[in-house]
Amino acid sequence: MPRVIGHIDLDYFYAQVEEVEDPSLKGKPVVVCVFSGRTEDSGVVGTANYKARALGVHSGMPIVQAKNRLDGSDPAIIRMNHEKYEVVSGRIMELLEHKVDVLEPTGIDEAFFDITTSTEGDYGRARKAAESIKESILASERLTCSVGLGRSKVVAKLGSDMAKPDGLTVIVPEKTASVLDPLPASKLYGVGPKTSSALEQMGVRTVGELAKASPSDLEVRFGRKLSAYLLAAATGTDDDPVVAGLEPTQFSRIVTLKRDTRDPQDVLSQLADGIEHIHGKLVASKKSCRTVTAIGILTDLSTKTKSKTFDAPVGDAAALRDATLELFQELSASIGKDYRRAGVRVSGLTGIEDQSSLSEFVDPRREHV
DNA sequence: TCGCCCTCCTC
DNA sequence: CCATGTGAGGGCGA
Repeated sequence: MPRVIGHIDLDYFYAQVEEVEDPSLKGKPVVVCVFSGRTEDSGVVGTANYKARALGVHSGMPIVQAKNRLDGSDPAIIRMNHEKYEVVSGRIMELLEHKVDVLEPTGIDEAFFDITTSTEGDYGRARKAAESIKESILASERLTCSVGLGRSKVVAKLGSDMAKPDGLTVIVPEKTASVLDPLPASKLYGVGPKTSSALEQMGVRTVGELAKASPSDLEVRFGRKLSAYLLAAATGTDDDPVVAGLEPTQFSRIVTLKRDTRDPQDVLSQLADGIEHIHGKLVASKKSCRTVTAIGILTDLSTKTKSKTFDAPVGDAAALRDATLELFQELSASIGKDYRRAGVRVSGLTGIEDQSSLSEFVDPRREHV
């Protein structure tokens, strides 16, 4: 029996949250911005509502450019407030948990879900379930969203993309090929500019063409993993399951520096809050890390990294700062150029053993130690 | 396995 | 001229 997989995407999320909080914003262009603090208006657009999009404003656009396009349209320019959106997102995810069999959040404003069991594989019932989800979110938060249903994650994601804003696309398993085949291959999840142009060079433009492409040709070009994925994605047969409760495997923080520098002490002081933030995340998730990475983004926006893996996990803030400083000393020495942005990443996360509760059980991993 | 880089995802 | 921030995963050399 084919699965019933869904993908839900909250429409222009940050801007919509702002509209709900201040209804007077409705009717004007709303642009939520990430100000980098380097100069008055440096930074980019985080997201824009549809009024602003109609005027040519979109995510990733420099704020200065957006303001120019919005000149004379009485726009609302709002500073991004990530914590506010986290709170709203958390409430919605909780609501969703009660309405689906398995929920896999994949970002602040989106999630995959599996409702195969509760619908017994019936796409009519699935449509009703999706409608109910949309109504619940509208009733409780006044937010619209877009939902796609299909037999795989890739198909569901295509569906939610086709529906937005405030839409619902149901791609029943039998119609998968006829819906997917005409679409550009670049619409597939995981097919970005690089993969897309490589496919084009092979004469593959549409999903249908990709589905019929020679597996061995694809493998030569993309390697074993990616080629297998591409073929499965194109036929809607990707079988990646929806998994609940995935824990993050890394945390990182990157800041734009007030001014370009290669001085490790200067970088460390500008990164101090970021390191503190990462430490807070480690503490909150009861984890420590084995690998610390210094990330330097140069003035040409190329990225350089230097990392170190420790034998013993690093968990305290001071050790994190020490490791970061050391890594930036080495990175700066090897590059000899200024950074525009700098960051830290911790990975190789390992759970801190909770002695009080763990001691009551036999840890099966012990047997291998 | 580690270290580094690339690609992609979202907004 | 202007270019944020977070995280997953794969390739590849050593």
